[in-house]
Amino acid sequence: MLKANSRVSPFVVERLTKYYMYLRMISSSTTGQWISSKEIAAALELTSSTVRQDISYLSEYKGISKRGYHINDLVSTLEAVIGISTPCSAVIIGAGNFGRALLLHQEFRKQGFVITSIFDANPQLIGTKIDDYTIQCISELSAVIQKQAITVGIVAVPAEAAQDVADKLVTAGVTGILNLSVTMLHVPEYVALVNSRIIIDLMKLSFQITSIKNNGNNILSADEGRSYGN
Amino acid sequence: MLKANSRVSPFVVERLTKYYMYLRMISSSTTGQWISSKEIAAALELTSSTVRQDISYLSEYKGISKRGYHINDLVSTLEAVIGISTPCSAVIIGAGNFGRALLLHQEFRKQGFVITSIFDANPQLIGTKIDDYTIQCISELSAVIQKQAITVGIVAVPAEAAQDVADKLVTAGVTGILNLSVTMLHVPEYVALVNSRIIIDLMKLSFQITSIKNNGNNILSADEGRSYGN
DNA sequence: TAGATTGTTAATCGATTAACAATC
DNA sequence: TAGATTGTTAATCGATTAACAATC
Repeated sequence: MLKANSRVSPFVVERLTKYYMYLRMISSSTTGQWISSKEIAAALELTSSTVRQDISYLSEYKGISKRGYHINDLVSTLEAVIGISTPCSAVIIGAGNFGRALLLHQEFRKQGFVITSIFDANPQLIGTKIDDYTIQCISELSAVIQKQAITVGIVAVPAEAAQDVADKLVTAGVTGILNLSVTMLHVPEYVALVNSRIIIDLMKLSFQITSIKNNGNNILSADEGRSYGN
Repeated sequence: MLKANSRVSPFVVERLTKYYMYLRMISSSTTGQWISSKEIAAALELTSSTVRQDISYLSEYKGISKRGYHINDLVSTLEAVIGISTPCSAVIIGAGNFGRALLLHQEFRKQGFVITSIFDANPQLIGTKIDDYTIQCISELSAVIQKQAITVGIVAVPAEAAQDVADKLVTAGVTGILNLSVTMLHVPEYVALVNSRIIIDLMKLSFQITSIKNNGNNILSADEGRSYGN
């Protein structure tokens, strides 16, 4: 799906996912079927060069001179490359506020992540229900992962417990981990790891606010860190 | 607090916040008072050069040859630069699962973000309670922000409504916005904006999983995107 | 003192952008 | 056909790293 032996940078990966989100968003509303690199770039505050180069990583996809990219085709190509098309099963570890919110978050299922179970270590929570889910004891984690062939673990436990949970997940055989805890997790390189820490983002916000206050303007050069992504 | 007229890149900002999180974590447990750039680098999977150069942006702080950095001093310096030391008041717009989870998330208060109110547009929700908070109607947003001198808005509404909410926040006078919706928000440059979209992160995870499956290894070069940050 | 570690300058590396021939 | 837009190569820009004199 990606050009043979091309190793893409995390920057490219991030942008490709944004193209996907953006194109899917406009594909429902827009009248035209085609979009140019220039238009995508304008919407996402990038240059058209960057957009064209990113899209050129997709080996099975070509734009057409003068017309641009066929929106629906590009969406399906990105869907395949990102792997949205094959739904994968996930479990959440940690039934705190975050874990609960994610469990109930509709968007996850839409993106192809089916959450099958939620675990916690707190005996008081085990056996209680959230929606249709019964909170299970973390001691059952490995067994459930193996029996149900779960591929993704979402780590929503306090920092102290996070590495331990990650080790259990890896041993049980997940292929990806979404880390919501504020720790650095160490996992073998054959396991995908993405860190998503809202606390870090809060601090970045705080930093920007502080520097705007002190300098009268945003210390971040140009519009970086302020656009669609950051 | 930062060296005069130095514009730091978003990369530096991100790492500075990580140094802060890491040092605060170890400051409670560690026995020694000092830490070297080499040790910080090892913990966060960076080079010591990067760490030293980042820290050198902090005008009021100097390390000491042969000893390194005084942990507590560095923590307080970073606290001041990031602006953690001055708590700021925030409101949440959107009382869906995400909004609720954030409202109840203890860590926010610890980081100096005091959430004073939560808003929603859905008439059925308005007036109902979450913990001690009563969900308010979004039509009251501007008045509340101005009366209570709120400085941060946390946007947790669906994509379609996000820009509208952001405009209201800006007009009402917030200085920072944390965007949790999957849209690109446009705000004037004197307003700090950080995007924190778990859906994008989920897709990055999906992408990595897919490429590990296809290539037998992680397509992301080296350990990038897999460490403390990404 | 000797040696470890800093702060900073210069070199390297890699991401982004400009440019342009190919083409629909 | 003329002109818009692609895919790709080469140039630029900026982030990271190496190197090292200063120093505790």
